[in-house]
Amino acid sequence: MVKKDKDASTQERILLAAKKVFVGKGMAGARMQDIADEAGINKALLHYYFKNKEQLFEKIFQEAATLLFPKLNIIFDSDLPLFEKIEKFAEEYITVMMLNPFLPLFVLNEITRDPNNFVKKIWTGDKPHPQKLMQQIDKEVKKGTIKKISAVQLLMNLTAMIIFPFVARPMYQLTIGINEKEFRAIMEERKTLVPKFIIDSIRK
Amino acid sequence: MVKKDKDASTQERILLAAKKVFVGKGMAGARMQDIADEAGINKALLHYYFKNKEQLFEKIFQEAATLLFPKLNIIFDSDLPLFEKIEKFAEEYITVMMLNPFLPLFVLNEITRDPNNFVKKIWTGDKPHPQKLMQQIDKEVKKGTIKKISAVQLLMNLTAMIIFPFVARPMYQLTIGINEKEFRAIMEERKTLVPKFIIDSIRK
DNA sequence: TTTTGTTTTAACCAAATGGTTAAACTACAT
DNA sequence: ATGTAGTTTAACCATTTGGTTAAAACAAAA
Repeated sequence: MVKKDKDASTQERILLAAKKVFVGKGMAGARMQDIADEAGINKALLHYYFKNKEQLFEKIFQEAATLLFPKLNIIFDSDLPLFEKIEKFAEEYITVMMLNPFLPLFVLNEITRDPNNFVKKIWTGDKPHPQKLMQQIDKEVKKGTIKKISAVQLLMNLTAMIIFPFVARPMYQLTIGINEKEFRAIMEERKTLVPKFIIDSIRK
Repeated sequence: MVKKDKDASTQERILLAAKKVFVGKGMAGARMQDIADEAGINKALLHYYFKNKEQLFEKIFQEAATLLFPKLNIIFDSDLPLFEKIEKFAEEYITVMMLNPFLPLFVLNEITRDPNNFVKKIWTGDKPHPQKLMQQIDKEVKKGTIKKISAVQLLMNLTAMIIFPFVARPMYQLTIGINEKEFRAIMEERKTLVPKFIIDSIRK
């Protein structure tokens, strides 16, 4: 059997290229030729590795979703006290997304386009389940440790403040005129700022 | 001269249909045939009213952007005290978006796909300018009226908590299992909850 | 009734696009 | 040297899609 490993295994280069093109243009806007070009190969070879666009897309999308979602549950289900859980969530999640700043919009898009397909093909059993965290919030409210707030609302506030900046980055860059470097710095600061902001708001 | 006004002026029906299809599938994913079908007409008539896809898309997109953005500046530039400004912003903005819940994702997408084209063709002079609000924040911080926080960060928190739920609705529906009606109720509550949440956090 | 703008039908065109095929070439492993 | 997997070239195919065209039907104003 013969195995060439030219550069970074053509297959790897294709996946890299496909990720870039799909994330940038979406499934509908992406062209197989774009992917081939980006990978520095030709269409024939692209199809030699991947039967068709759909299969390739699903591979990319699954990769993206598995990168974004599964770490959530580890934090959601951990036994940390509420405030620490919030801190850890922000810290870890922003770290992950700073490595893949375009993934959130990409994934949100595809979920929106076809939620059922998403559930079937991507969340095969292990979707995020914030229920434990939500119960924890309810419990703290009942104990009177924190101000009264519904768990859903608090969860929305938390996730919104963490994820949205990545989704709206170009808008922020256009309106308040921040560059790439400044954006990174801001997001770095948010790792601790967001938890503090939340805790300051709900602490009694 | 002859003017028929069958139903709701075919042109209006086309724009309605185009909005639905474009917002749902994006520029690349939308098909002229889809739009014709949705409008209950045929392709020939569609092109009788609109030269081509691009022109139609731009009309829709401009409409969407003008709906989402321009009211911002009125609030941004008003002379209200900070807390009231925050309250008004949340109230009015959530109201607008509840009437067009899919617009935010649509607009964010197109800004991301091609920021320059967006600036050229959509923001011809009157883009959102939160600068005055940001100065106001800085001033309050200096006066010591509110806790120390950078204006950008506070602005991000505010916009994120207001806009993100609309962008991520399908995700929330899948993970915490809320239906359409519940979502509306939650967003209704957020009109006052978000300002309260913020003010509780930054008030000294 | 004639005119004029609207709408349908239906065929058609050209370009883009996903995908295929076959032949030839390359480089490595045996 | 030979076989095999990887790769290129280049032509090709079928389908989709944006867009056009021409003729006829329609509806209302003049």
